[in-house]
Amino acid sequence: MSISQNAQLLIKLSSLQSRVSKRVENQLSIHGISFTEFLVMYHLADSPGDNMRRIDLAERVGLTASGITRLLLPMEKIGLVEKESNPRDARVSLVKLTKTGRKIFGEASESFSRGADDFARPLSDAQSAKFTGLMEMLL
Amino acid sequence: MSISQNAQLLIKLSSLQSRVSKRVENQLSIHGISFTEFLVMYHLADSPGDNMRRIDLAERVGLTASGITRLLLPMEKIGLVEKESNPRDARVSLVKLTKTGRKIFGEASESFSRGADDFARPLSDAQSAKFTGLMEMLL
DNA sequence: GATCATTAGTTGATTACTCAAGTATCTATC
DNA sequence: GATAGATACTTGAGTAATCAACTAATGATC
Repeated sequence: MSISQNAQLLIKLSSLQSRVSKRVENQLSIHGISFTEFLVMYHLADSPGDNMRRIDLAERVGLTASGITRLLLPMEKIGLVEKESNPRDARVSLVKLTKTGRKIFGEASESFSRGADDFARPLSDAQSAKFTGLMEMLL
Repeated sequence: MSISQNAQLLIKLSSLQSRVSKRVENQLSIHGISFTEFLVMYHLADSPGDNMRRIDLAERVGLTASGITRLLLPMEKIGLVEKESNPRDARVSLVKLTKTGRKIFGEASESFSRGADDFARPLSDAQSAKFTGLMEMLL
């Protein structure tokens, strides 16, 4: 079947991602969080000022505003994140990692890293860096 | 934040995939099919013998057997694929592209390829091939 | 400073899956 | 050749997301 080289790239990407996410999901379940929740915590931990607007968070993790609302609800309930209001703009509701959130994220990201290293075992460090670089060109 | 190189690779992969799938989903909606449906048709078109067992299809597209059952139902209804039974094993139900299915797939895969080329524009042909190669090492 | 468009977020309804449990058939073993 | 286990699939119940429609606050313009 004649399908372009780049089309095949996208198909492989999707099948790779499907495997990765299953594996990662499994790895993170030990810590009681999903991959998406992990991503939220990663971006929060990474954020200057330690907090983010829900909508920016949504953009980062690839969800809609609505998706973020629904994802954060249980995360607030179990105390991983907390709300903060923005005095300059009453529409926005800032999200922040709690102390427990930071702790859980620390633990989870260690297992995540181990899992990632295991997954990427077939690649040398240079290949892994090359791979990351190529992806960055497309982001 | 101290997260391993490979962990970052996985995070970037997931964010790339999330963009890709939105774009592709959009591109394919013109033809009235989803990306997952496209993948099913791609693997069927690619298959020697022109048919596949549901469970192998599931494995290929990264769904469960149950997911495939539910995905194929409307595809059969609108005549993109059809069932065939296996005389040697009454448990299996083979799936096949219909003539319309092949036609729709042909059209869809042309737009898909165009979309893919557009998406991969930042990469040279060599880089795109390199990228594909690296992914294959992880599959 | 009233009006209109834009932006941030939530909510109801729907969709695309998953998992666990079921049915039917096949395979191996005694 | 009966029984036990494995395999292919389907189904009911639940979950994680989406979209469209909404509220509320902000910013821009006359």
